[in-house]
Amino acid sequence: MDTRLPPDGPPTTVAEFRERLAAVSDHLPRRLQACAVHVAANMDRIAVSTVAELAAKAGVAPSAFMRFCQIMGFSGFSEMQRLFRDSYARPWPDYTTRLDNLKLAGAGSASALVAEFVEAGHLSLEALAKSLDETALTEAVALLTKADCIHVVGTRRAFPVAAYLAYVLEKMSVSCSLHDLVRGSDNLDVLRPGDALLAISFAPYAPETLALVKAGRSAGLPVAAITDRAESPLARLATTVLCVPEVDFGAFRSLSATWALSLALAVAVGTDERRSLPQRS
Amino acid sequence: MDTRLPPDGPPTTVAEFRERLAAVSDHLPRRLQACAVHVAANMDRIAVSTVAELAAKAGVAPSAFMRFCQIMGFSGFSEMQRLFRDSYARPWPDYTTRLDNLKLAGAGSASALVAEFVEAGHLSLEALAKSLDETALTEAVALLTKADCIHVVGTRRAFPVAAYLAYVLEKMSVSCSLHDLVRGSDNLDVLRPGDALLAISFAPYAPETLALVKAGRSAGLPVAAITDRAESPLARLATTVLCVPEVDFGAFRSLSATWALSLALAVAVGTDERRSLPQRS
DNA sequence: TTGATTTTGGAATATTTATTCCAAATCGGC
DNA sequence: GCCGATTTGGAATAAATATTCCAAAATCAA
Repeated sequence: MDTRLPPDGPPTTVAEFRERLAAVSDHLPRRLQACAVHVAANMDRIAVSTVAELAAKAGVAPSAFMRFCQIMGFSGFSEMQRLFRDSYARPWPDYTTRLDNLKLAGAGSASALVAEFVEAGHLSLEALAKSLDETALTEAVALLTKADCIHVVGTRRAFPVAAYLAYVLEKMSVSCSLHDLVRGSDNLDVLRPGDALLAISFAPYAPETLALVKAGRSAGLPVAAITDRAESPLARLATTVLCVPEVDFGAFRSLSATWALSLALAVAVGTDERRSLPQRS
Repeated sequence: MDTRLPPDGPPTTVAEFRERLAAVSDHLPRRLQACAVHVAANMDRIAVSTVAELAAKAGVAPSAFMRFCQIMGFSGFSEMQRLFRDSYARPWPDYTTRLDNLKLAGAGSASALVAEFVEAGHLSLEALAKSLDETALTEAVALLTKADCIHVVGTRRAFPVAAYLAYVLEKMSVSCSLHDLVRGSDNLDVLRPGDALLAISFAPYAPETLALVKAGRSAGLPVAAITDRAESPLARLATTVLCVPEVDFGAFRSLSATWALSLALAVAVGTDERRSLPQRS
């Protein structure tokens, strides 16, 4: 093949490496393609593997893998590996081991539980970063920014989220109201044209929340929803849906990702400069 | 050389490795000691280095390092390295890049904010795992388990945490009451002998929370506290203190770590056998 | 000090691992 | 189906790396 652009040199950072990988990944013979795919999916193992291992797992001959390294701009595998070994700085001298130790304290012990929730939290955050729908997020921010008043609603385990959202929004001088459906201190009269709803609900979806959202919709208000699945009842009712893939530990939800997303949403709305412009639907 | 205890085999996990390292670190000749010290401080580099490199950085001859590996129970360096290479799991595939991309969306954009909060969350969780005081945690669980009724108290940004704690505890049939100081729907009469307090407060510490805790103490009730610094006003009043090193982004707190710790605490209390039946779906 | 014992460094060797090279296989246009 | 170009796998080679060994240095006990 015509490996043109013997481009000014090998990638010097992992980011560059990725770019190049993407740039080259198409129009590549079968075996080389296999290398590319496997490397993309297992980039982290490069630092700790041999050509033979990598080639085997990619299902190609070592020499093929070797060629792949050269196509990526390196003189050979060793040079490529050096890149990954150098940029290999991990926070786990203590950390991972510490988690292991905590867990070792015995299943069911409080320390072990903390370790489990910490892990669930990490996974959730990771999943959030991976699956975040930026378009939906932007829409949600726009929608809430335009609102005269944001009605925050959430019950049961979504209630703390709603409460914190309301707290943060208020702190940022965004007018909003927290609907506390549990206490019933709520009526629908407060929903006015120009307002917007921000609803949070997870399975099993609380009927009270859904009811309020329905009311909002039929009053013509836009609804931003934070929920757990794109097909949830809440999602069907909402104008814009933000999905949070929360990882459970046992029956308990870590909510870390929900927290991160919610805060970001609130801060984005609170700091948006367009916040006084007209233009409402 | 007296390498006694050719102990039943090489370490098979990083945790075992640490134990053994500690066990052997004293009474070791100078150069071997140097190896031990350097390895302890750079455990993560073992997976990606050669004997020569490691030996050089430790300031010893390669052969000395070799001996050190054997004293650790391995047949040689390669076997030791294999342990670290294998136990190197990946928090890394396309995740980091994804975060970078989100941030790239532009400072201040909602996506970038999500990325920031996700990172703050990760850091917080990590810090929690590192700094968790297991003794205090055990004490707190014991203290709360013995209580007839747990009074959960927290205001402002601690309120969502308090609310969720109360929710989870209730779900697990632990009798508790959420003190909603903001609404003032609270009086001190409900504190009875045999009860316990669970207080959450972060800087700047809400006077209402502190006041309630003081009242509890003078009524002789034990107090478990979740707070941000060991020297916080709340910490001084509490029987047992749990510190959560939360990482802020801007003026906003991610609360991920608080969440993990709180949940673990609640679940530990709820499933403790000294109480009535645990219930998890 | 002296001599027995342990520790050390470096040179010699064994092993693993990367890299090259070429003949066979595959592909694509005709 | 044939020919030229490209791609592939495996054997041969080169390089790096681990490992062993031993004589010299250091240590310690008398």
